[in-house]
Amino acid sequence: MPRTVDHRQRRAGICDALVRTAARDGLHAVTMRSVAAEAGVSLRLVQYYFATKGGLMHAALLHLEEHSHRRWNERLAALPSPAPARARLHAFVAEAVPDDEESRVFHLLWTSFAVLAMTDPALAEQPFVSGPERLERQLADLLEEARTDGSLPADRDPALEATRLLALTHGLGTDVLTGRLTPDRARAVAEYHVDRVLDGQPAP
Amino acid sequence: MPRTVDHRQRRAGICDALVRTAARDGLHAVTMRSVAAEAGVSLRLVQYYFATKGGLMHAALLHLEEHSHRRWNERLAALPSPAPARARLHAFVAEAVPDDEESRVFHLLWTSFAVLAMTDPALAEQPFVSGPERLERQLADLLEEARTDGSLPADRDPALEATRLLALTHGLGTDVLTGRLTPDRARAVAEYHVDRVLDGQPAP
DNA sequence: ACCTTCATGATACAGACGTATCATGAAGGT
DNA sequence: ACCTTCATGATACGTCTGTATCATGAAGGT
Repeated sequence: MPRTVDHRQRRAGICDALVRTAARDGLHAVTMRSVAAEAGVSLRLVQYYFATKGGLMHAALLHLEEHSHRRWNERLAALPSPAPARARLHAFVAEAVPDDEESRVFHLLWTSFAVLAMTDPALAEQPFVSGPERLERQLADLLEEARTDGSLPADRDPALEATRLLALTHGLGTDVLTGRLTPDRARAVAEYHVDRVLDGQPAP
Repeated sequence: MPRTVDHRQRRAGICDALVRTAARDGLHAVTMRSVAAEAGVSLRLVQYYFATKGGLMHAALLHLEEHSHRRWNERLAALPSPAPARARLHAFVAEAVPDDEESRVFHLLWTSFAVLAMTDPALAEQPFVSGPERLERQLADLLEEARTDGSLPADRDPALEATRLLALTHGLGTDVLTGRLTPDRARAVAEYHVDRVLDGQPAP
């Protein structure tokens, strides 16, 4: 057998290049050639590791989602253990608001793909749906746990609250990326929301 | 002077064609030629009425926003007058959740443009920012009014609640269009949210 | 030493796109 | 009747895109 390179690593490098390109110029600016240039390889190599553009996109999306999932778990692990549900919900908010470049990129890409999925049924089967759904289940579990330990009022519906929180953070993320909101303002709104959900409001 | 057609009407017709095309195939499928075909005119005519593609996009966006604004006001006008703030907030929720084709199209296009604006500073000056900001002010006014008449607890911040409500509905809209949520479910979440905001929650 | 297989380069091809150019009906002022 | 101006058609140009093809180092098994 002739010389063999690490395909996994090559593919990851190219996926990273795609993500950087899309983050800088938008997903519409992602072409085989622009990705190749960003990765510092020839067009042929991108073709070699990803036969088709669709395959490249798909792989990059998985790459991105895995990356984000790892980041979220690292943030959870960084919390003093055992962390109360409230702390973990605030960690979620901190992770969900695009303040640093990495989460900004993630939100941009995710929304870009989501928009494509709105008119492409084939794309709608991809992780835009499975990724957030897993996250939503995690949030629902977290809220269920909060209800058990008493920090969430008993009459709340964890599943509905999870859906609401996720939709809110998605909306806030979009507002931040379009420049309508500062990250600080978005974080303030999201944290206010979490506190309202957990504590309810004092009766008049 | 030779025969003269109604330029305003022609332009509106072409903008409608763009909107239909984008609604069916996505904004990335909008080309001078596809819009011309959808409008049933020649490519030259699209060029004639909109010198550049950027101009066409811009005009279509204004067209869309005006359309949506009119729709929202019509819905408000259809309410028995004087409608209490709560009723108008629920009307907003009903309008914001993409259930019929028209609001589905609006949400899709708005999000598509918002995604483009995330990497194009020139686009970010367009009505993605001014449109929602006007809406947010309207909502804030509505909530201020609700606070005055007592349906919103006095310790709530109308501006923050407006931001929160708007972000939530945007997020829910996206979830509906990607098929993650049914319109009914999204509406339920949004109405639950409005009720929570207005009434607070009973003390434990 | 050689041959097979992996990895990469160079280049070509067909189509679509935005834009520009040239031409031509059509209608009203003079 | 004619001529200017508006409105529209046909078509061409250059560029970019995804994909395909042909060629060639490089390395290990035999």
